[in-house]
Amino acid sequence: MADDMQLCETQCVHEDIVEKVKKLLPDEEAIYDLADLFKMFGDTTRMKIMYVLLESEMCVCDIAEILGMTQSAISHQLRILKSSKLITSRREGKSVIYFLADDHVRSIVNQGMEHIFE
Amino acid sequence: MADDMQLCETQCVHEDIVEKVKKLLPDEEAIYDLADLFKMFGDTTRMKIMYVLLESEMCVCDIAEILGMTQSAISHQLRILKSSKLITSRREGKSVIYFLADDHVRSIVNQGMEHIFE
DNA sequence: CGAACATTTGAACATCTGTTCATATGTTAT
DNA sequence: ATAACATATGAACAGATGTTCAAATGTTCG
Repeated sequence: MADDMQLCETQCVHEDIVEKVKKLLPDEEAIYDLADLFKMFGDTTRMKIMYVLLESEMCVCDIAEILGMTQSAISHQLRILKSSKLITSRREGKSVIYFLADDHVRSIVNQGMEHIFE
Repeated sequence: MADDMQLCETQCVHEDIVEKVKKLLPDEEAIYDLADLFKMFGDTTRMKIMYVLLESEMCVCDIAEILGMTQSAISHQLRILKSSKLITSRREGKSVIYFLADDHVRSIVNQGMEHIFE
């Protein structure tokens, strides 16, 4: 009586459902990638950055000014956002201009909004 | 020369863009709520739970079995998911059956998938 | 009521995550 | 080349987050 007490032994498990659903699940990696993507939207600072970029492309300094945060903090987050291909950048002289990579940010944010307002 | 070195003084800030975008931003609370919603999708365990529930409603014990995790860990996460109205539950005798509250989970997950596969 | 089962909950712990601070890199103009 | 500016980066620190463990709650059935 100490094997695996936490998992209900067998009583309440509905084997049919469990077996069926186990097969239908996507592989570990796909789920990992999905969670990683949504993590980007799960932080206030990054959410704000994306909202800002929905309006206009911008240099790091502008974003920092708009959000009232340090340039360093923004730069760190931009790096993270870039790594998940949500935003890209190009250099323009001394500045680096950041902008959304595609329309996915807009659609994902909109889906989220729909859930909130109801 | 020590005031706020991190925020670019005034040189690089494009006042016109900054002013315009500042006004367009949603209020702090809306952004906070949105980030909170996406946080739910940003954890592997919760993501798996939602995937499972996309296939079928289920009791806590079944989910724990499918994911190979302790019943306690699942229960904690179910509580969090419930607090953001993504899932609901009903009691059926000794069991508690969990299920998705509406179709938002499906649409949000699908939007995420679209970004990943391209 | 008491025993067995299913789920919930709280505290503790370890890990992950975001910001800060100091410094480095890269670009332009003198 | 040097100075000034814009951005990036690394280490350190603090706070948030997820799992575990132990114990509590709630439900059914004899």
